[in-house]
Amino acid sequence: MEKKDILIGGAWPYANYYLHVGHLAALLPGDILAKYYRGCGANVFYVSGSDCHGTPITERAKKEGNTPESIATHYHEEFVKTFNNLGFEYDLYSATMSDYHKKFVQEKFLKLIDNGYLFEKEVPQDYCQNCNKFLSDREIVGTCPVCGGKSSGEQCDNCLTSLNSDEVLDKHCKECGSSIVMKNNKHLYFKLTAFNKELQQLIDDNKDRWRKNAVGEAQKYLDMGLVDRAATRQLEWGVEVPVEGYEDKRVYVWFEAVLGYLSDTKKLCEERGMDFYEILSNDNKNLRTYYVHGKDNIPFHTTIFPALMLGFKENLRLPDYIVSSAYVNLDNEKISKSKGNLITCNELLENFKRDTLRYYFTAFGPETKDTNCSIDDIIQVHNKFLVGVLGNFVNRNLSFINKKFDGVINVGNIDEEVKKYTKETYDLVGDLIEKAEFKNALNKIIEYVSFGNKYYDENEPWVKIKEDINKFNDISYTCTYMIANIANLVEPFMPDTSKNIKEMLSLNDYKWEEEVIHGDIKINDLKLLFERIDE
RNA sequence: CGCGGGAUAGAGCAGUUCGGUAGCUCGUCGGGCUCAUAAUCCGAAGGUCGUUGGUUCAAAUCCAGCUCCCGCAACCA
Repeated sequence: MEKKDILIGGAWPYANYYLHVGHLAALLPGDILAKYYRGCGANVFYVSGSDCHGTPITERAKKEGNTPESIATHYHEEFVKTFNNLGFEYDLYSATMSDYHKKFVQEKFLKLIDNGYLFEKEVPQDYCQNCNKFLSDREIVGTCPVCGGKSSGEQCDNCLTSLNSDEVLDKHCKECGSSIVMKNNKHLYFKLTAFNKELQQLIDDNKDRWRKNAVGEAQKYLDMGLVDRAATRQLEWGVEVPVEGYEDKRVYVWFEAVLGYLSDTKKLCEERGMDFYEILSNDNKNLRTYYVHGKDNIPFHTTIFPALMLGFKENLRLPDYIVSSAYVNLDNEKISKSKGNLITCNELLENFKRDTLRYYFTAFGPETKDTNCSIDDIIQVHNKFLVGVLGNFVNRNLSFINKKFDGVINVGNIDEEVKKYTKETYDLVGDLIEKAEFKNALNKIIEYVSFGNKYYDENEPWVKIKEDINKFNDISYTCTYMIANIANLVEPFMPDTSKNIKEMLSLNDYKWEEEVIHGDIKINDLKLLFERIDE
């Protein structure tokens, strides 16, 4: 079989605050996919990066007397650290402010112009004559038409109604307080409407592969009727528009951020001596592409990103799998920075091992609908499944051997039924992972481990050791075989656990295939995989 | 009547494609084991499947209406 090419695009977190539980839950599936496919020997491009541009960072910089670049750099570095601490292994984690990315985006932007998909349009926009500049909605203060309270250009501070800037009354410049006039401003618009047919085809073709919420959302946008969207913004911080007369504008963040998947992959291809356009070609039968993000990102990945690729006319593969998670709630409340109930990944990592978090957010994560999460939940799940089921199966076996045989597992016959079940488990779990059904996949693994505990109980090795030593060795060796295979099966989900088991038993490096053990095995340094957490 | 997703034991969920005895995990209760981190194994109790109506021999599942929750309808990402 030819080697598979797998592109996994993890969503690009926005660099103006730390990574939180929601990011973890939404992005974790990408890392699981990457680890799994690497175990299968595929050519994996697991890419992501920090989304550094846009209005919020610019605003914040202004407020703090800082530069956007320094804020973005700070959080980008934090993201890299946190992802490492969570055990994420990107093939490339870059940033949209990198030169490589900017150049790539500009090149594609020009291509869209050449192909006739970007056109200039004059639109009236809020303008401050005193500051001598166009204002974004956030740079406006006015009166809310609903409650009469003080409002910004996008949302009323008082009644929280979402507003369009043209609805807001008595508008003034936030910075200097002057009243605002409307003035025509030119922007480049992307001809989304040109791709209606192809986008419909894309949805129809991928109904079974995209998550249900992605299919629904994408269909919704088509049914509502696509509209051409502005591809430029009045802004100083972003990718420069490579067109004369647009020096005061930047490329709209969403248009360039999604192109990061391509710029990253292209860079990796150069490093690996591969042809980017050949690998990502729609004709590459060995290629599969996954895009992993939260449900708020759906329209950008199912509509804008594919439309951009179509606009390049480069026969690039459109998204095969859309892995769009729902949301995590905390103690039954929506996560929100202003509410202050937001838990960052760093805080989680101070309290839990990363494997615990990875297990929890896979087994109980928001795969198909919003889920509730609490610290107590995580503790319970840790104690029940990781300590009780998985840790216990390994420990009850190995510590018994340690006591009785000084850590040497004598060779025995491996139960044929167990061997069969093990091979089936690889196939079954692998298939579920490929279909992005991580909850089911992990449950099958837990089922496998539970079977181990049952097997141990029913065969009573603590009795057999006195009555029939050959039978005892068979049971022990069969269980050891299961432990060795658990180490592989669990690797995409819990890499440290896998590594710890492999070290204790001196096993081969991780691969997604049956691990066959031979001869006597000496246990090195037995330690508990998971410690019980007291509440 | 904007659009999408959801509602199933105390809690968290699967099952809905393609109707056929309501299932899993936690928790609770009872029992077994002593290899194991009060871990593990076996068993029990607990649900008119959001609501109303329809189709059918038969509906959690199909159809129609309604209620409630979440999200998207943006120059937030």
